[in-house]
Amino acid sequence: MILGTSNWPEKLSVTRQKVIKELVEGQECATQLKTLLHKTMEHNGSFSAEELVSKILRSFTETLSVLSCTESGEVNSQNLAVSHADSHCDDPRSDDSGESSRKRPASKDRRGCYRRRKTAHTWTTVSPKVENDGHAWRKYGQKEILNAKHPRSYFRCTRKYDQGCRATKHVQKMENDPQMFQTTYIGLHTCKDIVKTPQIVTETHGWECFLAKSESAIAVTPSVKLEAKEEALSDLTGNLHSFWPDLKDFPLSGPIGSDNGDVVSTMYSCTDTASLSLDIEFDGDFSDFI
DNA sequence: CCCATTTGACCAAG
DNA sequence: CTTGGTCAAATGGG
Repeated sequence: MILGTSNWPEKLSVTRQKVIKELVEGQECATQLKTLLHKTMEHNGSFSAEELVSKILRSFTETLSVLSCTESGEVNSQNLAVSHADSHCDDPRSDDSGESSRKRPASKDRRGCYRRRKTAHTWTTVSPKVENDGHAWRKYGQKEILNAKHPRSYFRCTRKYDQGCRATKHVQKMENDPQMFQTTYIGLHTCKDIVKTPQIVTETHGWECFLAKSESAIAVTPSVKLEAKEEALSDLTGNLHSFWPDLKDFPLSGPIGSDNGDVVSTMYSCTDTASLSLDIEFDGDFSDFI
Protein backbone atom coordinates (compact mmCIF):
# COMPACT_ATOMS: atom_id res chain seq x y z
CA MET A 1 0.00 0.00 0.00
CA ILE A 2 0.99 3.52 -0.39
CA LEU A 3 0.60 4.56 3.13
CA GLY A 4 3.34 6.96 3.90
CA THR A 5 4.14 7.11 7.53
CA SER A 6 7.18 9.28 7.56
CA ASN A 7 7.55 12.88 8.43
CA TRP A 8 5.62 13.26 11.58
CA PRO A 9 5.91 16.62 13.22
CA GLU A 10 9.02 16.69 15.26
CA LYS A 11 7.11 17.87 18.26
CA LEU A 12 5.57 14.51 18.68
CA SER A 13 7.24 12.72 21.46
CA VAL A 14 9.10 9.60 20.68
CA THR A 15 6.61 7.55 22.57
CA ARG A 16 3.74 9.03 20.74
CA GLN A 17 5.46 8.49 17.48
CA LYS A 18 5.89 4.87 18.27
CA VAL A 19 2.28 4.48 19.26
CA ILE A 20 1.13 6.13 16.12
CA LYS A 21 3.45 4.06 14.05
CA GLU A 22 2.09 0.90 15.51
CA LEU A 23 -1.44 2.06 15.01
CA VAL A 24 -0.80 2.91 11.45
CA GLU A 25 0.65 -0.49 10.88
CA GLY A 26 -2.32 -2.14 12.45
CA GLN A 27 -4.58 0.02 10.41
CA GLU A 28 -2.89 -1.01 7.24
CA CYS A 29 -3.16 -4.65 8.11
CA ALA A 30 -6.81 -4.28 8.94
CA THR A 31 -7.39 -2.57 5.65
CA GLN A 32 -5.78 -5.37 3.76
CA LEU A 33 -7.69 -7.91 5.74
CA LYS A 34 -10.87 -6.14 4.92
CA THR A 35 -10.05 -6.24 1.28
CA LEU A 36 -9.55 -9.95 1.56
CA LEU A 37 -12.76 -10.41 3.38
CA HIS A 38 -14.59 -8.38 0.88
CA LYS A 39 -13.68 -10.80 -1.83
CA THR A 40 -14.68 -13.92 -0.03
CA MET A 41 -17.81 -12.16 1.03
CA GLU A 42 -18.94 -11.88 -2.52
CA HIS A 43 -19.28 -15.60 -2.60
CA ASN A 44 -20.66 -16.72 0.67
CA GLY A 45 -22.51 -13.59 1.53
CA SER A 46 -21.63 -13.22 5.17
CA PHE A 47 -21.04 -9.70 6.29
CA SER A 48 -20.29 -9.92 9.94
CA ALA A 49 -16.59 -10.40 9.48
CA GLU A 50 -16.25 -7.39 7.28
CA GLU A 51 -18.30 -5.30 9.62
CA LEU A 52 -16.01 -6.31 12.38
CA VAL A 53 -13.00 -5.21 10.46
CA SER A 54 -14.74 -1.99 9.70
CA LYS A 55 -15.05 -1.35 13.36
CA ILE A 56 -11.43 -2.14 13.90
CA LEU A 57 -10.49 0.25 11.17
CA ARG A 58 -12.65 2.95 12.59
CA SER A 59 -11.03 2.47 15.91
CA PHE A 60 -7.62 2.88 14.41
CA THR A 61 -8.63 5.92 12.52
CA GLU A 62 -10.19 7.62 15.44
CA THR A 63 -7.37 6.82 17.78
CA LEU A 64 -4.85 8.16 15.35
CA SER A 65 -6.86 11.26 14.94
CA VAL A 66 -7.13 11.84 18.63
CA LEU A 67 -3.44 11.37 19.06
CA SER A 68 -2.67 13.77 16.32
CA CYS A 69 -5.16 16.34 17.47
CA THR A 70 -4.05 16.45 21.04
CA GLU A 71 -0.61 17.33 19.92
CA SER A 72 -1.12 19.76 17.13
CA GLY A 73 -4.53 20.90 18.19
CA GLU A 74 -3.16 22.81 21.09
CA VAL A 75 -1.47 25.19 18.83
CA ASN A 76 -4.58 25.83 16.88
CA SER A 77 -3.03 27.68 14.07
CA GLN A 78 -5.64 29.03 11.78
CA ASN A 79 -3.46 29.64 8.86
CA LEU A 80 -3.46 26.71 6.62
CA ALA A 81 -1.25 28.15 4.02
CA VAL A 82 -2.20 27.23 0.56
CA SER A 83 0.89 27.39 -1.46
CA HIS A 84 -0.29 26.10 -4.71
CA ALA A 85 2.26 26.86 -7.27
CA ASP A 86 -0.06 27.53 -10.10
CA SER A 87 1.51 30.88 -10.43
CA HIS A 88 3.47 29.51 -13.23
CA CYS A 89 7.05 30.31 -13.52
CA ASP A 90 7.25 33.84 -14.67
CA ASP A 91 9.70 32.69 -17.19
CA PRO A 92 12.61 34.40 -15.55
CA ARG A 93 14.78 33.71 -18.48
CA SER A 94 13.05 35.28 -21.38
CA ASP A 95 15.82 34.35 -23.63
CA ASP A 96 14.02 33.63 -26.78
CA SER A 97 17.33 33.23 -28.40
CA GLY A 98 16.06 30.87 -30.98
CA GLU A 99 17.44 27.38 -30.71
CA SER A 100 14.41 25.62 -29.49
CA SER A 101 14.86 22.12 -28.32
CA ARG A 102 13.45 19.61 -30.67
CA LYS A 103 10.56 18.56 -28.55
CA ARG A 104 9.27 21.76 -27.09
CA PRO A 105 9.52 25.45 -27.61
CA ALA A 106 12.36 26.88 -25.60
CA SER A 107 10.08 29.29 -23.80
CA LYS A 108 8.31 26.37 -22.21
CA ASP A 109 11.31 25.33 -20.25
CA ARG A 110 9.82 23.87 -17.13
CA ARG A 111 12.91 23.71 -15.01
CA GLY A 112 11.98 24.78 -11.54
CA CYS A 113 8.44 25.35 -12.57
CA TYR A 114 6.77 22.81 -10.47
CA ARG A 115 7.45 21.36 -7.15
CA ARG A 116 6.55 17.91 -6.15
CA ARG A 117 4.42 17.71 -3.11
CA LYS A 118 5.94 16.21 -0.09
CA THR A 119 4.02 13.79 1.99
CA ALA A 120 0.56 15.13 2.02
CA HIS A 121 -2.52 13.72 3.60
CA THR A 122 -3.56 10.69 1.74
CA TRP A 123 -6.18 8.10 2.14
CA THR A 124 -7.04 5.16 0.06
CA THR A 125 -10.27 3.58 -0.91
CA VAL A 126 -11.00 0.39 -2.72
CA SER A 127 -14.30 0.31 -4.45
CA PRO A 128 -15.93 -1.59 -7.26
CA LYS A 129 -16.23 1.41 -9.45
CA VAL A 130 -14.74 4.80 -9.79
CA GLU A 131 -16.92 6.52 -7.34
CA ASN A 132 -18.38 9.94 -7.63
CA ASP A 133 -17.39 11.89 -4.59
CA GLY A 134 -19.15 15.05 -5.55
CA HIS A 135 -16.11 16.80 -6.86
CA ALA A 136 -15.24 17.39 -10.44
CA TRP A 137 -11.99 15.72 -11.39
CA ARG A 138 -9.88 16.22 -14.40
CA LYS A 139 -7.40 13.71 -15.63
CA TYR A 140 -3.94 15.06 -16.09
CA GLY A 141 -1.78 12.05 -16.53
CA GLN A 142 -1.42 8.35 -16.77
CA LYS A 143 1.54 6.25 -15.89
CA GLU A 144 2.65 2.70 -16.05
CA ILE A 145 3.57 1.54 -12.62
CA LEU A 146 6.28 -0.93 -11.93
CA ASN A 147 5.01 -4.37 -11.01
CA ALA A 148 1.49 -3.35 -11.74
CA LYS A 149 -0.42 -4.67 -14.62
CA HIS A 150 -2.63 -1.70 -15.09
CA PRO A 151 -1.61 1.91 -15.50
CA ARG A 152 -2.37 4.52 -12.93
CA SER A 153 -4.47 7.51 -13.81
CA TYR A 154 -3.92 10.88 -12.21
CA PHE A 155 -6.64 13.37 -11.55
CA ARG A 156 -6.74 16.84 -10.13
CA CYS A 157 -9.61 18.96 -9.02
CA THR A 158 -11.16 20.97 -11.79
CA ARG A 159 -11.09 23.98 -9.53
CA LYS A 160 -7.34 23.94 -9.31
CA TYR A 161 -6.89 27.12 -11.20
CA ASP A 162 -9.94 29.19 -10.44
CA GLN A 163 -10.01 28.32 -6.76
CA GLY A 164 -6.58 26.99 -6.11
CA CYS A 165 -7.85 23.65 -4.96
CA ARG A 166 -4.95 21.31 -4.64
CA ALA A 167 -6.77 18.05 -4.21
CA THR A 168 -5.62 15.25 -6.42
CA LYS A 169 -6.22 11.58 -6.64
CA HIS A 170 -4.96 8.65 -8.60
CA VAL A 171 -6.89 5.61 -9.55
CA GLN A 172 -5.57 2.21 -10.35
CA LYS A 173 -7.30 -0.94 -11.32
CA MET A 174 -6.41 -3.77 -9.02
CA GLU A 175 -4.79 -6.58 -10.86
CA ASN A 176 -6.20 -9.45 -8.88
CA ASP A 177 -9.70 -8.10 -9.18
CA PRO A 178 -10.30 -5.96 -12.26
CA GLN A 179 -13.65 -4.93 -10.93
CA MET A 180 -12.08 -3.08 -8.09
CA PHE A 181 -10.33 0.23 -8.26
CA GLN A 182 -7.97 1.56 -5.69
CA THR A 183 -8.26 5.28 -5.38
CA THR A 184 -5.75 7.30 -3.44
CA TYR A 185 -6.72 10.80 -2.52
CA ILE A 186 -4.01 13.34 -1.87
CA GLY A 187 -4.75 16.60 -0.21
CA LEU A 188 -7.90 18.38 0.65
CA HIS A 189 -10.48 20.05 -1.43
CA THR A 190 -10.29 23.71 -0.69
CA CYS A 191 -12.79 24.55 -3.32
CA LYS A 192 -16.36 25.12 -2.37
CA ASP A 193 -17.66 23.79 -5.56
CA ILE A 194 -19.49 20.59 -4.98
CA VAL A 195 -21.13 19.19 -8.01
CA LYS A 196 -24.73 19.24 -7.14
CA THR A 197 -25.80 15.72 -7.66
CA PRO A 198 -29.07 15.44 -5.82
CA GLN A 199 -28.55 11.79 -5.21
CA ILE A 200 -29.18 10.24 -1.90
CA VAL A 201 -26.24 10.56 0.34
CA THR A 202 -25.00 7.05 0.52
CA GLU A 203 -22.94 5.97 3.41
CA THR A 204 -20.01 5.60 1.16
CA HIS A 205 -20.32 9.11 0.02
CA GLY A 206 -20.82 10.49 3.45
CA TRP A 207 -17.97 8.71 5.00
CA GLU A 208 -15.67 9.92 2.36
CA CYS A 209 -16.59 13.50 2.91
CA PHE A 210 -16.14 12.87 6.52
CA LEU A 211 -12.65 11.64 6.15
CA ALA A 212 -11.82 14.53 3.96
CA LYS A 213 -13.06 17.02 6.47
CA SER A 214 -11.80 15.41 9.57
CA GLU A 215 -8.37 15.09 8.17
CA SER A 216 -8.29 18.75 7.56
CA ALA A 217 -9.04 19.22 11.17
CA ILE A 218 -5.92 17.33 11.96
CA ALA A 219 -4.13 19.04 9.23
CA VAL A 220 -3.79 22.17 11.20
CA THR A 221 -0.20 22.26 12.19
CA PRO A 222 1.95 24.68 14.05
CA SER A 223 2.49 27.38 11.59
CA VAL A 224 5.76 27.28 9.90
CA LYS A 225 5.47 30.92 9.41
CA LEU A 226 6.44 31.66 5.96
CA GLU A 227 4.69 34.22 4.03
CA ALA A 228 1.96 32.52 2.18
CA LYS A 229 1.96 34.01 -1.20
CA GLU A 230 -1.57 32.97 -1.68
CA GLU A 231 -4.37 33.81 0.59
CA ALA A 232 -4.78 31.53 3.51
CA LEU A 233 -7.60 29.14 3.67
CA SER A 234 -10.91 30.61 4.36
CA ASP A 235 -13.30 29.74 7.09
CA LEU A 236 -13.03 26.13 6.16
CA THR A 237 -10.55 25.20 8.81
CA GLY A 238 -12.34 26.66 11.71
CA ASN A 239 -15.60 25.01 10.96
CA LEU A 240 -14.11 21.64 10.64
CA HIS A 241 -12.91 21.51 14.17
CA SER A 242 -16.44 21.35 15.30
CA PHE A 243 -17.12 18.76 12.71
CA TRP A 244 -14.58 16.30 13.92
CA PRO A 245 -15.97 15.11 17.25
CA ASP A 246 -18.97 13.58 15.58
CA LEU A 247 -16.93 10.95 13.94
CA LYS A 248 -17.70 8.32 16.48
CA ASP A 249 -21.31 8.40 15.52
CA PHE A 250 -20.74 7.79 11.93
CA PRO A 251 -22.02 4.44 10.75
CA LEU A 252 -19.04 3.11 8.99
CA SER A 253 -19.99 -0.47 8.73
CA GLY A 254 -22.61 0.64 6.43
CA PRO A 255 -24.99 -0.58 3.91
CA ILE A 256 -23.31 -3.70 2.91
CA GLY A 257 -26.26 -5.90 2.51
CA SER A 258 -28.67 -3.24 1.55
CA ASP A 259 -28.61 -3.59 -2.15
CA ASN A 260 -28.85 -6.38 -4.53
CA GLY A 261 -25.70 -7.99 -5.63
CA ASP A 262 -23.73 -5.00 -6.62
CA VAL A 263 -22.18 -4.26 -3.32
CA VAL A 264 -21.23 -0.69 -2.85
CA SER A 265 -19.07 -1.13 0.14
CA THR A 266 -15.89 0.75 0.09
CA MET A 267 -12.78 0.21 2.05
CA TYR A 268 -11.11 3.17 3.52
CA SER A 269 -7.69 3.47 4.84
CA CYS A 270 -7.09 6.88 6.13
CA THR A 271 -3.46 7.57 6.44
CA ASP A 272 -3.13 10.85 8.04
CA THR A 273 0.45 11.69 8.29
CA ALA A 274 -0.31 14.97 9.94
CA SER A 275 2.52 16.54 8.12
CA LEU A 276 0.89 19.31 6.30
CA SER A 277 3.64 21.63 7.20
CA LEU A 278 5.66 19.89 4.61
CA ASP A 279 3.22 21.05 2.07
CA ILE A 280 4.53 24.49 2.47
CA GLU A 281 7.35 24.68 0.12
CA PHE A 282 9.84 27.35 0.68
CA ASP A 283 12.96 26.09 -0.86
CA GLY A 284 14.10 28.25 -3.65
CA ASP A 285 11.65 30.97 -2.91
CA PHE A 286 14.00 32.41 -0.41
CA SER A 287 16.45 33.18 -3.10
CA ASP A 288 14.49 36.32 -3.65
CA PHE A 289 15.23 37.55 -0.17
CA ILE A 290 18.83 36.76 0.22
C1' DC B 1 -14.40 27.58 -30.34
C1' DC B 2 -14.05 25.65 -25.82
C1' DC B 3 -12.98 22.19 -22.81
C1' DA B 4 -11.41 17.52 -21.42
C1' DT B 5 -8.37 13.74 -22.45
C1' DT B 6 -4.22 11.65 -24.34
C1' DT B 7 0.48 11.14 -24.38
C1' DG B 8 5.39 11.72 -24.22
C1' DA B 9 8.69 14.66 -22.16
C1' DC B 10 10.16 16.73 -18.06
C1' DC B 11 11.01 16.84 -13.15
C1' DA B 12 11.96 15.45 -8.13
C1' DA B 13 13.36 12.11 -5.17
C1' DG B 14 15.57 7.95 -3.81
C1' DC C 1 20.64 5.58 -12.64
C1' DT C 2 15.21 4.30 -11.88
C1' DT C 3 10.59 5.43 -10.83
C1' DG C 4 6.47 7.84 -9.84
C1' DG C 5 4.30 12.36 -10.42
C1' DT C 6 3.34 16.50 -13.35
C1' DC C 7 3.23 19.47 -17.38
C1' DA C 8 1.49 20.93 -21.64
C1' DA C 9 1.07 20.31 -26.78
C1' DA C 10 -1.69 17.73 -29.57
C1' DT C 11 -5.88 15.72 -30.22
C1' DG C 12 -10.77 14.83 -30.09
C1' DG C 13 -15.65 15.61 -28.91
C1' DG C 14 -19.46 18.82 -27.83
